[in-house]
Amino acid sequence: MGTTPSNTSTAPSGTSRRDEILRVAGELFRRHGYHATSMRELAKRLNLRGASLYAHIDSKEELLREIVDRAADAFLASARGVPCDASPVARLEAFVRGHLRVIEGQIETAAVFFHEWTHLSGPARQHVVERRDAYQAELRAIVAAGVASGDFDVEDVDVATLLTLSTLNWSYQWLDPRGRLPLEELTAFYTEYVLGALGAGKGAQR
Amino acid sequence: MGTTPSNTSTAPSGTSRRDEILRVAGELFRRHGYHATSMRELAKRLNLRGASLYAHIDSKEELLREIVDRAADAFLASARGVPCDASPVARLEAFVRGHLRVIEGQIETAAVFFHEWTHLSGPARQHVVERRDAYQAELRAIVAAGVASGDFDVEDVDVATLLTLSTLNWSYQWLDPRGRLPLEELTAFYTEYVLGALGAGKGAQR
DNA sequence: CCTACCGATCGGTAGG
DNA sequence: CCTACCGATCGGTAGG
Repeated sequence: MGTTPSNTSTAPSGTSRRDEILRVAGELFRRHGYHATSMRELAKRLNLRGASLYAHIDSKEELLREIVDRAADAFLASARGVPCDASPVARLEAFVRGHLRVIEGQIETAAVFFHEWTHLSGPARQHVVERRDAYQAELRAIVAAGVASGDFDVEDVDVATLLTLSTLNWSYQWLDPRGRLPLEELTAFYTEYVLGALGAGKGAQR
Repeated sequence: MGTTPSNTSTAPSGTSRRDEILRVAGELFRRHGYHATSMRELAKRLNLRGASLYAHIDSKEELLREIVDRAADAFLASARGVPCDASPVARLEAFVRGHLRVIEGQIETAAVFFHEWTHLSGPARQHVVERRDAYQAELRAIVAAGVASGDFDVEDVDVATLLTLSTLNWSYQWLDPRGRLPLEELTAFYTEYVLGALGAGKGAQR
């Protein structure tokens, strides 16, 4: 507005040019998909020419790799931040909150992580698979602990883990960070839903 | 094998060439994504040249449109086949079974439906959105009926519907039609999980 | 960060 | 269903 030049994307201070490229790439990859996004389009959003991007990055796939990597970091850090000494119910709630927080806080990165990671190849792809497995293992440990303590009641821990992760994972499709539901309310809904699914409260009626 | 010519894709009898193109397109779109699949690659899998495809179809997008359309048909038909006069619990189970049956029966089509429909544009895209909404409305009616009858106990019918659909939708990511779990067993797991999540059995303990 | 440019490949058409 | 071919666009490089 006013006298400022028509620079569409103003960089937040402290953000490197590279971070800005990644941010905009995340937006475009999310909206159009990795392969439907051209480097020229990405450059245009940043007010520069396609070739200039290569002063900051090596390749298009590197962008995807780094976006997916950052999301995987965030999810894994969130899961590993869940206190092991808390009760299974509290741990599950913390896991859910963390998952939703990551999605809400970086919906573009998260969406690209869930939707476009298959377009990675070689070791990068393998690296993603490993971290997804690690994330799933964190949730599985919580479910197993709940079954062991009698707080949960499920027939098959692996299937229960898979279904719970399914419930959480799909949320990137519809969760709107600028939506009406605040994180804590959404966490409460999700937690109650998942706890019921895991058979919590079957023994102890309220 | 034997003396048969090296025709990699043998058409099932009664299947038109066009159906065969759609089938193979579904496989490739699922594996590589819509934009990462070239018409030449598709043609090669069918032992013909890229240009020859256009004797059977008008455009690449038409392929996507028809694949997504067929999947939407299948899901909607499944949901509408659930008997309205059954109990909410039975209706939910039937909905779950139908959903899983569609995915298991046509995993390629279903995966493309969930993953690639955003690459449709204009009226085709709108058409998909309408049918997704209709499918969701079918599930919502079941959840609402269960709440009304006292069989289910949820705080918010819309959120509960959304989370249940999330649990079901993600299954295209991992469900393996050639996997160990037969449909009925998987249906039983899912149904128990979702019924618990919806608060069924909270009042009446078994 | 720019201009100029590269070879490759894309979806699709013409004409048989 | 083929050969031959089209304009457009792709990711990326050279050289400044």
